[in-house]
Amino acid sequence: MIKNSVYKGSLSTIVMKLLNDNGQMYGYQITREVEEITAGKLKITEGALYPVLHKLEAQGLLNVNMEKVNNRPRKYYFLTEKGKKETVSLLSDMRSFIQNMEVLLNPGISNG
Amino acid sequence: MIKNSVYKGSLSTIVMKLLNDNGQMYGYQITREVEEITAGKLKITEGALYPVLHKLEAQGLLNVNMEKVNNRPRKYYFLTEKGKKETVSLLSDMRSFIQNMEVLLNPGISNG
DNA sequence: AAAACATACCTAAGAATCTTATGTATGTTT
DNA sequence: AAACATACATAAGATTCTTAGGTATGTTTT
Repeated sequence: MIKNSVYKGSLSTIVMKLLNDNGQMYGYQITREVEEITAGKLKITEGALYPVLHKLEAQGLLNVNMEKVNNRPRKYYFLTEKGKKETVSLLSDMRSFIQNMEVLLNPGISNG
Repeated sequence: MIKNSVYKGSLSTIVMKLLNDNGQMYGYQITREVEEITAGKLKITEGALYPVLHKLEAQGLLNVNMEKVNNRPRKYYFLTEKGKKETVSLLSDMRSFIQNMEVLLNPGISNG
């Protein structure tokens, strides 16, 4: 994902947050959505995304809803109850990380 | 580094920013400093830090100044000119990443 | 003075995450 | 017909981190 990797490890969080907001999405849609939301600055590669989706499903955080649109299969993913709880936790972790980075990047400034 | 890893890939940036602000630091000091600045929330492990310091040195981004204090050796690291330029770039990338994450985490809110 | 803790360096195996490259298949546009 | 877009997928390799050690000296506690 993302050209210039300062940021490994945030892909699962991004995916789950999107599913949390949109109900259900399919893989290709996620790649388009992230690119659109960030004005092309973040690019998720499919080679990173699909394995993550499979992993999250294996962990019981996502479920799949298979559909056929225009004679092509689509796999809609959505959060399980366990996945919703995990999303809350991951978002909390991400906000903590960002706050910590703000403190490190802006020392001496009241970060609050 | 950091217990709860949403965030791989930011260790080099953190290290170089600290060296940029403090002139020179030694490894153990960096682990203490990060823990102090973030009130114990970010913990850099030595198993992660030392290989990074060696890698940055090999890339010509850091130089070393060996000293002996209390009969123990200390390796003070400091940024080269190349390292200073790279730090500017890494900090820019990190700020972009944080901004992009803000947009993703807070959709529909004017992030500016 | 022995034990425990802190300082200060280091490496190596393995796990986790991503990049790059590639593959399949269908539909749409040039 | 060729190129592009949609939609899925995997696999080799690179990078980054965790975990678990190891060495050595100085300081504090028992």
